[in-house]
Amino acid sequence: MADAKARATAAPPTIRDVAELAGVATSTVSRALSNPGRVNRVTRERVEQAAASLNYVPSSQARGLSSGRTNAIALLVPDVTNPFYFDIIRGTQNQLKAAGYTQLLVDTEESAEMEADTLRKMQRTADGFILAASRLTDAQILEAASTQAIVTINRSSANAPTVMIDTPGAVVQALEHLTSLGHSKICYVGGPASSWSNAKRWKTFEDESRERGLITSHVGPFTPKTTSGAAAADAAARTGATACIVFNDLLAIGMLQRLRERGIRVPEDMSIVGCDDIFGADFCNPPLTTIASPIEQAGRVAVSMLLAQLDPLHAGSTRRLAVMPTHLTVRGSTGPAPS
Amino acid sequence: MADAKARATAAPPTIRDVAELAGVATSTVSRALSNPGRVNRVTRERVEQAAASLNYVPSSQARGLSSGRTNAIALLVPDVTNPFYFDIIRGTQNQLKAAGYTQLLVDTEESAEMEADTLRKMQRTADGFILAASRLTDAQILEAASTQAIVTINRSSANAPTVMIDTPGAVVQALEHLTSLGHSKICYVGGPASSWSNAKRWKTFEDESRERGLITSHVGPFTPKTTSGAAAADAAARTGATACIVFNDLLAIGMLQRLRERGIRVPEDMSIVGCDDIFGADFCNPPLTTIASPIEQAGRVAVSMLLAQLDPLHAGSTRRLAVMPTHLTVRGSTGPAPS
DNA sequence: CAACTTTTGGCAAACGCTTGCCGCTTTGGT
DNA sequence: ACCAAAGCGGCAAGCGTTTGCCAAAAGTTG
Repeated sequence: MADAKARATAAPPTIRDVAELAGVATSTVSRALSNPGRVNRVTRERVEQAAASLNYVPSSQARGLSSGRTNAIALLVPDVTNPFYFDIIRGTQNQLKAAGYTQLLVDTEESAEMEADTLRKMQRTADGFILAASRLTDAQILEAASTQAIVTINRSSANAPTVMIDTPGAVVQALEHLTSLGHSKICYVGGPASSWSNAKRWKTFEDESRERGLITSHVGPFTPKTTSGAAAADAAARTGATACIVFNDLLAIGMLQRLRERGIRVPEDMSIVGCDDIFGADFCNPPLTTIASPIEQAGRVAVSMLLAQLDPLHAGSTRRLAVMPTHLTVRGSTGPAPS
Repeated sequence: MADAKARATAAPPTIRDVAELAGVATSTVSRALSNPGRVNRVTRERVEQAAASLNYVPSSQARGLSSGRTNAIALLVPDVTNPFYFDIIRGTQNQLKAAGYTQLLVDTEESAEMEADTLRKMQRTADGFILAASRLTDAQILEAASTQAIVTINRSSANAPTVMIDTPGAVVQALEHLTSLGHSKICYVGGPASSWSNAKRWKTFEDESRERGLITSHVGPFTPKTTSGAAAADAAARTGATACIVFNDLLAIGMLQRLRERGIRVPEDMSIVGCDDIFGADFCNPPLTTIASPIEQAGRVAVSMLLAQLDPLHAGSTRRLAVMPTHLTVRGSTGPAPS
């Protein structure tokens, strides 16, 4: 019975209740709880006991109002649906929880505008922001970073601390892997045009391929979803390439399906290399050779960098850039070039 | 340059600034912005203009303090990593955003204790809670529901409004599917012991199997992760069953891998039916026959029910239970029983 | 035109907490 | 034993909103 109807009866205890029970002033309670060392041990213990017996939980609202800090940070991702971001979400969530912060998760729907808007709307709500694969321009990032603490993931910018995933490094590995298998006509299957990391991957691909004297092609842009895989596969097949390096695993998995439908065998007729090593890359058919990276760790590092920015203690030691290592995980989707 | 170092200069405008600029009292600004109709139109427009020109964003903290509402709801999931919850997260996120609410995502790590703890700690932080696959006891839910707005997903309880996914209905479909394929020895592969929906599925399985005169077995409990699939597959194989209905797709996919390793062909030697139709179920090898449900929609419905609870306007019409339909999606992991 | 009712805007009191400042006790040094 | 310093707790002023109450202005009615 005691549900919605009966609710809203007893108001939760406030700091005042605790103070009264402990026989001290509210200021003492506040300090005892959030600044131990500022009060005598016996006092603190008395306060703690009172708080515990009342089941007291400080109001983060009130705390935020008066202290100016919210103890929350916002994580902006382009698409909560994309498994790539799930590892980031998990990583940040873990680290934030450990630091006593709350995570505010926002899906910006791949839109720069929405991202900027969120940044503005939440300026008071969050102490800082982690921008995953931001679609913002350098200027926008600069502006945002000028008023709030920001860390970007996979979107390098001189204007804010960044966690990079060293995909370029792994693109080289992938290329080496493919050439050693005898491939010489390789296609890069591109992701969203607005994606910074897509541009980066493509460029590395171009440069490195040229150096190796490979015949390259490029198709795209494609939305990074499995559903775009069909179009991507068709386009890639048309280029005559015997191997593809694909913007991300989602797209690659979609391609795998389409290629099977079309009777193009992977890896016999065409080799596919994905990127990110997301959930599913290991059990799709065939299992995907992919550029793996410690995504979850990237999330954790981002949090650390952000927290360092917030905490004056660490102000000096703030790193501006962290690069996460990557490596090629070879599975079944790559094989010798067709002779 | 204008980053961390130079930050913290200009404080964001407050309601006072807006009031001053518009030449009215702060109370009028407050009303103009959040209760239009309470002020004259020309006044409102003046205020709106002032607010816009200052780029004013109300402090949710202060608003929460004085109004008692936070405009945030918390979503508690046992494991953010589990793709099943991806869809719930997405569904709630969408619906909440549409209603102007912020989502607080919390991973309770499959722990009832952590769940209860979060509920307590966030009582002031969130206006309501959505408990996905709650591990709480009925009594705990009752207690929580008595002080805060709560909706559960896949955890029926008389003590709080619930969104159910009608898996039992689909278990029947799965059983029918399997028997029509000639299977008579079927094994239920169980999920976490503390999972309510696991218990429900198992019971339906038992009842329906008995009615059909099938030879059943049961293995488990298993952690619902792909990594537990190996153990589950081995256990299931030992029972001599020719088909398995598996607690969820994660586990089922893990089993698929293990069975392949062991040379047990799916579906020739053994048929597998999963549950949830998560991301990946369609492209694993073989594609998984599974009990599909509109999970994202379940998330949306949960939000609606919660918001109805919060908004006194809808107080009367609050539904206590919503049941989401399910259906069997047949793919490659089920086939005729071995003869 | 008087007597009302509505509409509209302002005043000021919360909301629950933090924190600068002050002053009383202890403590320690000489 | 005296004084400075350190330790500790209280006072009270905010933090940025919302909202109950009131009064002035405007509109309505007979």
